[in-house]
Amino acid sequence: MAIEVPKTRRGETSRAAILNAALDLFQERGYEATTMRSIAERTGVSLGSSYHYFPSKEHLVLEFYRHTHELHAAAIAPLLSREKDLATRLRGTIRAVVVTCEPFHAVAGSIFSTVANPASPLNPFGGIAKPLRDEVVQLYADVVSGSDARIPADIAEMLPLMLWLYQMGILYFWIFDRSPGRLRTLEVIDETTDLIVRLISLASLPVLRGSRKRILGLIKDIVERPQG
Amino acid sequence: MAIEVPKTRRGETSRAAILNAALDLFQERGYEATTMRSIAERTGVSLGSSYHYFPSKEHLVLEFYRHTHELHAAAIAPLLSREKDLATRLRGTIRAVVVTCEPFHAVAGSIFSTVANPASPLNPFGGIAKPLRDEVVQLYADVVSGSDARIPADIAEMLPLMLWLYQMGILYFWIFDRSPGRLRTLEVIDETTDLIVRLISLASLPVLRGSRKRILGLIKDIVERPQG
DNA sequence: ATGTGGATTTGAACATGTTCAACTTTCAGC
DNA sequence: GCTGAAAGTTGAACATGTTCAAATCCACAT
Repeated sequence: MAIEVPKTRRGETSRAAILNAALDLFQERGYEATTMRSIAERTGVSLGSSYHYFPSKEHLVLEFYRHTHELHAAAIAPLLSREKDLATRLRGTIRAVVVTCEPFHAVAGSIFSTVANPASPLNPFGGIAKPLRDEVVQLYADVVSGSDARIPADIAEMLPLMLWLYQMGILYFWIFDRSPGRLRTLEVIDETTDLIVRLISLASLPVLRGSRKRILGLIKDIVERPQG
Repeated sequence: MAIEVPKTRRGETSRAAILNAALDLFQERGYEATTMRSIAERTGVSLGSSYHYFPSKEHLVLEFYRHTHELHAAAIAPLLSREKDLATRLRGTIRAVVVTCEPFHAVAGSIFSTVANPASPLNPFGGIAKPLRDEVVQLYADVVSGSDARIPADIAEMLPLMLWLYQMGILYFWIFDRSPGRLRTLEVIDETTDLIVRLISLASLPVLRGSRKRILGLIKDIVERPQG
């Protein structure tokens, strides 16, 4: 059985080297084309060593996901500290997602599928990836709370999670996007982020009050009740 | 290279037998636990023969998908021919999806992930599975057009595809549902189908005119422009 | 310095999806 | 009924993710 964290300096070095080689190879050759043997070979360790630190190839994907999240968070930090307009913050954040992930576009399909697999421990809805998902959701909470928009409390409560889900949808679209410079995705982002902000303000209309309560109640119920 | 369709009577028999064994084993043991060797063994043919008719294990999933679609279509035929109320038609149709798929609940996660993989030829957005997707979308077109609801043309045009997408979301939720009798999913279906019908009627409000046009325009643009 | 116990490393072995070249069966045309 | 080409069948071989028992390394107490 693989361990979770290295206990010695040598172990730390090995783990980091294996992870590095894996991230490089994923980018160079894609997920499927990167074999566990090639990772071990590039690292300069034996095949078995990789499994000492990462229980499976899938678990390397989790680190990959964490890595891009860190890049993304760093990329948007200046925007979030300067900009106050919600639509601008949201557009910049989502644009940064696809810009950050651009080097991994070729791998993204396999990664996405791996992560979306409900049977996988990496699934963000319940496996070991939940902490990382929570971190990303928190990022969207910051996008909202750092803006000057006045969001009703019931919406504000569920909005970060919804924005995370929305981001996943954008990523899925982006994976299929073959347009030059991925312009198509950027157009869709600009239009949808603007629409989202518009819909949030429309949600305060009295005619929509009933549906809004029902929708938010449903979401809350789904999120808060255990299992599924 | 595998062939697409048997040319002899013997070939037809073999193909059908292999498919049968595969569907049975998927149900009995799940997708991963069903090996190509076990399929061949149960069928009474050699390993290589399976690959003569199905280029990969994934392609067997496509047939599995087709199979459940046929069960589903048959299950809702009476409802669609008798009922006129849109909400009732929609609720019955979506409920029938999860009821039909219930025997395959344990396999569904792997199946879903396989189908959702953008790199897979089975992906409904562009691979060989597109014809089958179109068939399912058509089913939702029937659900809508056979009702007595008056749907504005711009909405009616995109609604079937949106309902197909919605159905996928419900299936994903259902995969995670561990509640007894999958009651949780049924509750969510009842609430969401009702909400959908309500939102469709709200969409005709003058205040929402602008956003509605933008949303439908965006969807149409995404669907009709080639690639992504 | 030496022994010890845990951490780390190793590589052979295994399971399984996939490929392929050789072999066998089928059947349409004579 | 014969024949040859097309269709179907076979099983060995390969690639790759994963497991595991044995070997090695290393920090530390004695």
